[in-house]
Amino acid sequence: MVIMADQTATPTSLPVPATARTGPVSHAIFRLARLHRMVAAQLLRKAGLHPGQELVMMHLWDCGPARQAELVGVLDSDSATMTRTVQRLEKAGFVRRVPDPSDRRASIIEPTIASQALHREVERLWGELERATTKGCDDAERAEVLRLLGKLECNLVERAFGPTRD
Amino acid sequence: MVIMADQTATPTSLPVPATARTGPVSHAIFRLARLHRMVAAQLLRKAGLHPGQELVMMHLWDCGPARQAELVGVLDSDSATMTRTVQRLEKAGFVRRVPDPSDRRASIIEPTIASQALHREVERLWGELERATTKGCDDAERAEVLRLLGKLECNLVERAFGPTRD
DNA sequence: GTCGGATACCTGTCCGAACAGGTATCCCAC
DNA sequence: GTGGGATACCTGTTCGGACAGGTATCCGAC
Repeated sequence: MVIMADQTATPTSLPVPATARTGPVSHAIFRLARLHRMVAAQLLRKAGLHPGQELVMMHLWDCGPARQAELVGVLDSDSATMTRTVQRLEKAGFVRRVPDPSDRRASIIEPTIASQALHREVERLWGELERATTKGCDDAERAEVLRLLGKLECNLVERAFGPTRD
Repeated sequence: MVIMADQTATPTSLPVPATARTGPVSHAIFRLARLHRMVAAQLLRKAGLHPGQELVMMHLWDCGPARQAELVGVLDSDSATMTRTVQRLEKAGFVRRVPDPSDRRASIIEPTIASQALHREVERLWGELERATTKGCDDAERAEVLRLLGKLECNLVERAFGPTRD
């Protein structure tokens, strides 16, 4: 039986037979993810942000000031990573830290006025990324992509955190 | 018209409204990729490898000794990253460096005998990752996943490297 | 009140990834 | 042969991500 999906899409480089043979879907996820991240980085770069930082800013713009721990929870990030990301965003002038009056351990992170221009830019870039990614997909195909990615994600969540979670 | 795919799969954390609204597919890719990488790291960890290192080893096992530059090309990696990855693999004893007799600039990287045990282990883990990822998918769905991921990848390749490439 | 565990945050370390810049070598044109 | 550009590799830096460990603060049980 011949599998015709053998070289379905390997535009980036050579097929890397070993990985593609042992795990075609894993390999596809890996390549798509890397490319997606690369394009996102390329776009965000123009706005002066590194990948990951925009997620923090988008939550702050969307939901207003938040504690660092809340950002960690919402973005499912790491406490240490968030500490340094916020420090860099603060140094870049996009974010301000205010001590939480009700909890002296915590800081409130809030977007600065100066970050509002960035907000519009990031929204634009994010839309551009989405459009570039799903170019040539109609609504049905887009929905199918979301369904399948969601299914794979569920599988991995189960594998990562065990069958009993939530 | 109500889109029922709204909370198709957000098992990891809260929905992160801002990013999900502006770029649902991008958001899905991002989340799936992170989870996939996380599970892969978790599996590879048991074999004593970090994510990325297994790709180098798999190519060496599959195609035999290779120059560093070849590894960079095949894995579409970075020269600097490859330098340090190979150094760490060498320090871990999985790889050996031999000077290229025909080009004194180059080194030949070859898997050590000791790495053969790792080979079997990595194949096993990679298969386990693939099975976990595509659990509950029949062949048709698996093919559809590959088709859609390939399509998105093509879109991004075009966006990243311009319409004229290859 | 105070003791102890949980929580919020920080720091150090190591990894891959990307970029800039450096050095040794190769190789083709002249 | 020799000059100059390409190539192969290394180093430094910065970023996100993960992990271990530390400190200050909070809060509930006693």
